[in-house]
Amino acid sequence: MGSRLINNQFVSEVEDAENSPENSGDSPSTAMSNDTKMTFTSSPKRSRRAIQKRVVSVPIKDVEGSRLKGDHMSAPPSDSWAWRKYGQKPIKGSPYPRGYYRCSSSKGCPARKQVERSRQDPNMLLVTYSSEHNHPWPASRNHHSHNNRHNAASMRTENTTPSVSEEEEDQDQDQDQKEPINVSNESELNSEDKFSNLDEGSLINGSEFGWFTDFYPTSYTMLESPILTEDRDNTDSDMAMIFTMREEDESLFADLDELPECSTVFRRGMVQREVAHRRHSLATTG
DNA sequence: CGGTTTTGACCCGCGC
DNA sequence: GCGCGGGTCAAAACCG
Repeated sequence: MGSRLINNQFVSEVEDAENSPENSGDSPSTAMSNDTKMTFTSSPKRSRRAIQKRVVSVPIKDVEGSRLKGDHMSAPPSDSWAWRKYGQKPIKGSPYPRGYYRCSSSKGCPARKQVERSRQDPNMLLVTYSSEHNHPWPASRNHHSHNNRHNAASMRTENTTPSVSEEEEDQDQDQDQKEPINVSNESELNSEDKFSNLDEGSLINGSEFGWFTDFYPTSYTMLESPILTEDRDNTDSDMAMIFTMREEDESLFADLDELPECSTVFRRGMVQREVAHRRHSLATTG
């Protein structure tokens, strides 16, 4: 099992259907840094039907900065899908409640996510995605993502800086998923991210992020993050996730310029080299 | 007015 | 069988 850092984000795999953001708190393996940590759990107990889940931790600060209202509520990090909250429950062992969200981008969409505050790191928000969107990226989304902030009704969630942790299972289809992930800002990278857990971590392939890659329709080849390999002191600067994208994608990103946080990152450390120059050439040429 | 949030009730799986 | 914990439902409140 692995966890890898993607740009400031942690990706780890979890298996099985345990719902665990909270678990991570007291038991299994949790990892690392101050702001970005990943956790994963494997649950021996139930092996029945593993459900695919992805756990994303996002520094709550980001969220707060932008729109957190009460401290008790965790503003769900938005992935550019529209989510509607359908429940909230206190979680045993955690001082923070867990919010249940369901995709509202499409009517029958089974996609759900749970958002709760990390018990270990109140500054972190743990978002667990489960099920998959049964629809492509919502048409609405295109506008949403840009407008959503204006569209109070449909998208109140905010963009944040996620650490992504992926859980897998026997489910073989990832492809349905399109999870707009918001990679975002820098604020959270402290100078000491000790990602001791990231063993295999440095090479990230789009394939492992079905949801991610799907989200961004084409191919993202995430290359490695030096963070693991060398000085993470620079964290901020060396977060290097490099996407390889095509022009179509770029247009997508061009769009993203409007998306504050997303764009931030993409332009920031990671894409910088690869993409940046591409965009550049694109810009200059076309 | 339509869609979202809130919140208590309800349901269900699991362990004892 | 019972209690517990977690996930979902649904009605009312809320908001732009």
